[in-house]
Amino acid sequence: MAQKNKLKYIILGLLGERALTGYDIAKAFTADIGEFWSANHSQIYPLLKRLETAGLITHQLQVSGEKLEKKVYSLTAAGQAQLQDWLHEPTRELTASKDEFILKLYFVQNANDPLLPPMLTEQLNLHQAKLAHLKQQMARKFSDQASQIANYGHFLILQHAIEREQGYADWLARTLAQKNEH
Amino acid sequence: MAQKNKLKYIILGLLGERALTGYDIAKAFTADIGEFWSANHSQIYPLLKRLETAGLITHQLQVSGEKLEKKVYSLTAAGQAQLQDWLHEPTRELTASKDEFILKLYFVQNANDPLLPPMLTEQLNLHQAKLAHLKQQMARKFSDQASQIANYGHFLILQHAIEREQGYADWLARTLAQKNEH
DNA sequence: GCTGCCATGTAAGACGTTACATGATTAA
DNA sequence: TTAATCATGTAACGTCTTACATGGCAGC
Repeated sequence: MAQKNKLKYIILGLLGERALTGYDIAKAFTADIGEFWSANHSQIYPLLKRLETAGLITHQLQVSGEKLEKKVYSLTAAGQAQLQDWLHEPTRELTASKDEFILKLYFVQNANDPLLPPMLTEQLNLHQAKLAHLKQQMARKFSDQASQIANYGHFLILQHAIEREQGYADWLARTLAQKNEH
Repeated sequence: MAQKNKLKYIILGLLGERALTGYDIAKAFTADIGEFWSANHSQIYPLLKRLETAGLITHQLQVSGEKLEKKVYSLTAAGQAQLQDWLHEPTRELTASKDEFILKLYFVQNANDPLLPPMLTEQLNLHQAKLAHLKQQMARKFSDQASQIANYGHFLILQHAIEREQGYADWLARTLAQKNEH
């Protein structure tokens, strides 16, 4: 089952906040939620149909402009219930975070391999760029305490992502610095 | 293509260190490498066959005891070359680390939801347990500087995993503590 | 003798990515 | 008018998990 249909719950969770189109849901994965899960629209649209057949969500047609039809999905009572069940379930598995760079590092046997400095530098740049982006988001969305409380989950997720990236970048920088000592 | 066959390179990388059976490779994912990738034997055995057909690896039969045949795989020159190619390639994608717990948190709207403290506590326990295990590994394998240099990739991976878990646990503890202030 | 680990495989099905396909709306 | 974005879908294919299946070896 590969991952036991977590996407289903993400969709239910998003619809629990407000009614959304499939397109909106797909977009959510390019924002905050994308830090901790990913999904493409080609996975989302079929699943929305299945969830509707299962009675967990419904949709209303909404017309934009002349002809463009949107399907605006919302939770049914059954969907609401399954969402709550999921939230109340214990979460016991710590999924192994797949990280290709770390794997490469693992296979660079020699601590003095000339490949190491450019590899570390490249990753450092990537993580610093991401960190900067996340901090910007944080400043833009959660500058005041009121908004932090109003969107608590949002806020926590961003905070955690920032700390993770900061830690990653620090580790890379430290490892690089140690190489340069010699 | 889901993940563009990273497992192939992990196998090449492991065989680059020394000859291994499929069983050994599967076991590697329960050790250090499991922190950053996962794979089951049912994925590994067929891939080994495909890699051999492709000329990247070969195997020698080794008999244990009376009849038990092992296939001990090792890299060919072509496999060695592809491994090096992979290591030299830039690594540009920062894979979204899928984390079910964080997702749940995201959907707990209310900062005062009574669900939060037990959820946070449960995760804290999980991450602290993992952290303890990782530290133990570190102490056991890399107590002296010589072994750190001799197995540099190994060492870095463990160090990074420890820092990641420490950061995660700290964040959870901090978030919990803030809840208890009120 | 039995338990746990070593060792290798296949099959079914779910999950995920990339590409193919189409068309409307909005703002510069 | 044209580019970017909104909006929805399907097809093909690759990856990953779970379960099925089998048998040997080592130590207690």
